[in-house]
Amino acid sequence: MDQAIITTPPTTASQIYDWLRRRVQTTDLPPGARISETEIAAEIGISRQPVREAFIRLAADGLAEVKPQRGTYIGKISVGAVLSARLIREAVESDLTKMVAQLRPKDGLAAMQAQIDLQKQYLGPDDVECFVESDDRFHRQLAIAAGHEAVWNDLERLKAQINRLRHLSMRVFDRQHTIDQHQLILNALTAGDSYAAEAAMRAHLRQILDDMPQIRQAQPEFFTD
Amino acid sequence: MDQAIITTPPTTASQIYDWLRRRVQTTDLPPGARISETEIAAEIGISRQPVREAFIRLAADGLAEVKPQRGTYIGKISVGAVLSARLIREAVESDLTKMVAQLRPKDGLAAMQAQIDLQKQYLGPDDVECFVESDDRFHRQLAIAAGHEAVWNDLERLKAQINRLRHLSMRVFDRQHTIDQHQLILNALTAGDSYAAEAAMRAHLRQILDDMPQIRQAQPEFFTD
DNA sequence: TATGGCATACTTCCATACAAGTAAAGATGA
DNA sequence: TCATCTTTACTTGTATGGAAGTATGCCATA
Repeated sequence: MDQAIITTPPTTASQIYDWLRRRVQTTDLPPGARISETEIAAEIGISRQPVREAFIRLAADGLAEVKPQRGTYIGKISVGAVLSARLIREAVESDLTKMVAQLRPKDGLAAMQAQIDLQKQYLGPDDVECFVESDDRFHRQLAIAAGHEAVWNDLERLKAQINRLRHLSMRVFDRQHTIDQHQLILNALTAGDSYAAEAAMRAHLRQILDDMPQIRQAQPEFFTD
Repeated sequence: MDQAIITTPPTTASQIYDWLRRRVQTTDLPPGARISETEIAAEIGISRQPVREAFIRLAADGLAEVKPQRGTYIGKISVGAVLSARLIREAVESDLTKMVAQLRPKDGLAAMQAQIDLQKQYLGPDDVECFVESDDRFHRQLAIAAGHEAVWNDLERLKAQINRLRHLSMRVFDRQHTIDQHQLILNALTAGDSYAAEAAMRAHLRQILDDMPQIRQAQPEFFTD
């Protein structure tokens, strides 16, 4: 995939960024939490500078907010941002779905089924992380099957907001329901039923509209309008 | 719009970032150009640090590439990135178009017409910047009319890649053609013809597929695959 | 002439010191 | 007791020096 033969070792700042980003996505660093350049730097035994640059990149992703001279905070889950990211995702993935329903690439559909089968093994309470990752791969395979994997990479940037919410909801809601929706989509795709596949995809991606209010009610301090 | 009453003065780094970003978007800093922390810092009489942080933010936007110990370069226009951003935009805006065709908000449609009228005054060779801005406002008004202005803000991040290309093409191609397409979309919206409006929007957003190869042929050094 | 090794001049990266601003605790006064 | 001012500890922002790595040109050598 990546044609780069020589790989420069990642900088310290990049490693800090990756580490922090993972912790934010999994809500290990909860929304609204305060983080400090000095504190983290001391914790891992480096200077403030690389940590600071990681903060800047997190802020660029909309995952943190740097308030000059006041502090840096993990961004709360913005309901508005989730809604617009969701709308974008629905529009794009329904277009991709229609493409795949017409192409019906054998390998692509098989890869999607493989992810569904995998998801059935990740229903336990400790499998949230694995389930979410397979869920992502299912949707990535859709983009690949449509011949536009790059589109999924762009979507992932927007999905940053959604990911934390989904991570919270997957702990609570029935993952089997998600699997059923995936299967419904794939069945329609396999049958080449473009209309049904699009409808199933849109319904699937609207699920979060039902889930979000409940998650918010349970942990209102994680959210903002 | 913005509820923030107290406004902290922007940091030096932020100002450098805004300045550089504008220069990149207008191709004043051409794709592939080399930029240097030391050079820019000396040029405006500050230290390297704020410049460096501006570079990091540009890189996060996909507008620059920082190669450790080697140099920083303005990102070339990635054909793949443009294509996937375009596909996303088409999917989203065609959904928005369908929404507006059903809602037919009087004020929103009037605001869109106002932008079209404005665009007719920006056909001169020095009006590229004004035309592009009005073009953006036309599409933003569509999102507003659909009740999802936030969606347009998200799209603008992805559009960063497209903007430079459009800036190049608007100098060359007939802007009247763009205006005609806008009017075609708006007429269908006003008539409440959802199907025609969506088709017109998709056709409009596919225009770049025709333009890009010609721009690339004229200036191949600005592009990469 | 061509080639390999080396010095040199760059680049960004990281560490450190200080500056500027914020916020909260505590002292002081009524 | 309450309000107000001051101090103090904290935050991020900026400047600067040096470290690590890269690219380039020079020069010796075959």
